[in-house]
Amino acid sequence: MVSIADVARLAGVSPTTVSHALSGKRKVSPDVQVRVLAAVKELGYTPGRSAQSLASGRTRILGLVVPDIGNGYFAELAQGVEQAATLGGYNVLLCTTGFDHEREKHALEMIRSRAVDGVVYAAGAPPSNSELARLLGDLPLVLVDEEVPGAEATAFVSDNHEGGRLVAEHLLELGHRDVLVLEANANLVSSRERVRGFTEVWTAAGAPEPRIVSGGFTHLGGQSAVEPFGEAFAAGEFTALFAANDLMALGAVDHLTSVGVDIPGDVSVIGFDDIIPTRYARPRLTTIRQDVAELGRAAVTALATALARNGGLDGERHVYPVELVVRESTSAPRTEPVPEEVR
Amino acid sequence: MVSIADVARLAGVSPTTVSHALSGKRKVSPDVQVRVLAAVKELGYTPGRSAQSLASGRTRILGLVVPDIGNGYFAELAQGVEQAATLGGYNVLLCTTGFDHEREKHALEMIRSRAVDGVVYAAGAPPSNSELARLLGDLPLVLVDEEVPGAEATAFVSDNHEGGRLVAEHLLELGHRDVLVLEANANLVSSRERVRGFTEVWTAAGAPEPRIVSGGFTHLGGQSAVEPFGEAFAAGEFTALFAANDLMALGAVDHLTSVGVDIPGDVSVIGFDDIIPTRYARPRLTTIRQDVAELGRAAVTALATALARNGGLDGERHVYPVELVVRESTSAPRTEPVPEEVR
DNA sequence: GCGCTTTGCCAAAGCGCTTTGGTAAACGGA
DNA sequence: TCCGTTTACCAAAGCGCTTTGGCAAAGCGC
Repeated sequence: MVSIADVARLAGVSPTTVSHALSGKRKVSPDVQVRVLAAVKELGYTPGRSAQSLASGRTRILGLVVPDIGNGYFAELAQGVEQAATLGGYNVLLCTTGFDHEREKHALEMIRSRAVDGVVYAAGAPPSNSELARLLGDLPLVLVDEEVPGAEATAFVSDNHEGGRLVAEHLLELGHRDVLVLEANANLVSSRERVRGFTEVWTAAGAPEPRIVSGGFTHLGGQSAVEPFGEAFAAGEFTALFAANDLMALGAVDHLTSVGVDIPGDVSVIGFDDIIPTRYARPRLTTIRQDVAELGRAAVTALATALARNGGLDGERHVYPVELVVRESTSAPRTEPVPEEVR
Repeated sequence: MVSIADVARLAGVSPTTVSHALSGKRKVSPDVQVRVLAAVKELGYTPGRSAQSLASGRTRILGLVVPDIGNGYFAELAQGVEQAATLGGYNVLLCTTGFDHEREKHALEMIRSRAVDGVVYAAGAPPSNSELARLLGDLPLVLVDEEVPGAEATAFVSDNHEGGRLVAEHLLELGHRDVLVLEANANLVSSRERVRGFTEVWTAAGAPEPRIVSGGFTHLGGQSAVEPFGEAFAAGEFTALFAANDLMALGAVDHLTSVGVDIPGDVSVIGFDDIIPTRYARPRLTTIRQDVAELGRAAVTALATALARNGGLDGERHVYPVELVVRESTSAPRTEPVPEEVR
């Protein structure tokens, strides 16, 4: 390996000077600058990051913690993170947790020992606030996509509450009144907010209290969550279904169409997230779009800025806008009763 | 930060002994072992990786180079890589290249300076063989998904050739004879192999030479590639379409259905890869499944094994089986001419 | 009980960089 | 011209670990 000493020798200066010439922390004469650069080039020198890290205490690596990188949603997030990180001169260390608390802890321990400069945490609800602090020390941390209820942590989240409201408005506008809501498990703030926004508008409009069931945020969960309601849907007891994410929506659609329920003829379905498959599903899924790559980018930018000026994060909740995307899975409910022969 | 010296002090031994106790490189007495472990626990000590790396010359980090982590295909690959890496005690550093040669070089330079222990390269065709070697030195490298033509590099790839054959057999069996083939640009070995396998079987069966056009491996590329053939499809000049990946297939389906071509009624469409959206598309896409996560896992395992026994990679091409998945986008061609009024 | 090997520990030398304090030489104001 | 200041460089001390050689003490065969 070619070291800074080699460069120094070739340039006829001390390693110190080479370091200064390259980092710019102290001025060197133009003459020396040129000689150092030439030597660097000639030898193909790249500073060894391990040594830099050890000496400076900084790694220029950001840790990214997600539940599952195979999941398109988090993959998109990772894309934003990686992009912004590269721009800021950072590299990204990937950790996955599979929604498992043990693995979350493990990931955080690893991140600490790696002396990563900062963490983008997007693995659902973090273990707990105090736990996070204990594991991470004062390592800069940014929460993305999900937040800790009463925490003072910096977070970048979509406007889930507003998204829920948009869903309700859309469905109300179409004339729906009887709706089934699929939420994730109740301790995900994002899901709760979506449902809260929805219910707020829904009940304010005088529509009947929505029926809420849990679907675990997965495709399979969506499928099984609607299973018990097959007859209810066929009987027209519900004319609409709001799933708090697209995966559940898609799962629900799969099950419903398989038992002969027509979408959106018999029931309108609306999801949340606007993941890629919604565009390929038939009918194309109406949903709420959130720009998760942008969330990732913003998080990293905040982290990089804080690191650059050696200050802390702002500790605020940054809320990003969402948008209703009307596609084909929602329509006005049937006004006449369902004809006998169709049932 | 709590250092090895702190542990040593608390345990009443030297740092050397702590190091040995923890690494197991030399034996320590059971008594000391216990005391060290207790001290580690009490202080919450985790060895600083930067220092370990500098001293040992190993980082226990594997570099993963992909074109775009937002792409579900590579996300799945990354999942396999991350999983196997964690299992082997490695972390994954993520680099994306966006199919850009400059960024590829940049990624490799970065990887070298980071003193990563090994590289999983899945960013399409690498710059070139000699270039790779120059940038990486003798850093262990494994190619995944795509290979360099005449290279001696270790590679983990799907059986693209066999996949192409399976496509041809399937289409032939259904009774098709006139087919349009969408390949990527010609310098991707994977695409070439798929088409080669296909053509081999196709012509051997005495069917007319397939028409081959390029679609760039993207959704948009698939759309625009079939555009000039709208009339030809409507006129029944082609009864089948083989796209060398699902993205192109999905794009083609989008365009064709938008101009009134029925799938699979008018034309059968078959893709390659079995990415997630194929399951949501309507009609569900018939395709060739490859287990890309497994490819990633295998690559990392090979890398980890080689690193563990301090030997090199085997330099071989490891080929993984593929599988035909028949869904709804392929069927027998119409036997009668298309009725006038349908056109 | 003697020499031999083995066992268990420690001292010290790095790994390749950053960073600080020091010091000559060049500069500048009066 | 003299002295204070700036400029441009270097020496040396780490950063926190691993690794090697050395060295007592213990174990062993005879």
